[in-house]
Amino acid sequence: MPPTKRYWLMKSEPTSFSINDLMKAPSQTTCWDGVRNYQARNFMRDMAVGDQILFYHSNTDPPAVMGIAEVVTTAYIDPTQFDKTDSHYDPESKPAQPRWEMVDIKYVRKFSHPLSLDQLRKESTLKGMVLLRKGSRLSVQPVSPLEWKYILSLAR
DNA sequence: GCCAACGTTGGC
DNA sequence: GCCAACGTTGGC
Repeated sequence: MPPTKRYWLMKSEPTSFSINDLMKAPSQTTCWDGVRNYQARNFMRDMAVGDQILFYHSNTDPPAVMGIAEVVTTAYIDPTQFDKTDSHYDPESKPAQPRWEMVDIKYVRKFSHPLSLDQLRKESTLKGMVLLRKGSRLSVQPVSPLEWKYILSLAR
C-alpha cells in the first residue's frame, strides 16, 4: 500500500524567491536550500515524493498563500552549509556529520487570487493552522488534510 | 522601521 | 539545567 500523501506549507520571501521564480525555474523545480532551523529540517526529513505544498509569500504585502508545489525528492544534504561564500554557511557543520538537509520541490499551480494571511485568519475552520499561531515563524510546517482541503476549496 | 516572539548560545 | 543575551523572523 502506498504511503498516505501529506501536506505542508513552505514560506519564502518573494524578494529572494517567489512563486514566479519557481514557475520559471528549469523544469519548474528548485532545491529548498538554506533552511537552518531544526524543526523545519525535521519536517523536510518527513517528506515523501508527491507530498503537496502550499507556497507562501512572507515579509510582503500582503503575506499570502500563492499556490501549490509538490515534493519531488526526499531529503538530502544541503551543500550550502559547507560553502563559506554562501549566506547560509554553517561553520559548525562538518561533512562527516552534516546538519542540514533539503528537498526539491516542483511548481504545480498558482492561484489567480492568492489567499492572504488576513483572509485565512477569518476562517474558523483554519483556527488551528500552524501558520496562524501567534508568533509562528516556522518556515516549513505541516498542514492537516482538513486544512488542505478547505484551503483548496477557497482557492481560485 | 518597529518590535514581539522565537530559537540558539554560552556563562554560571 | 537555568536563563540572560543575542540574532532572526515576519506581521504590522
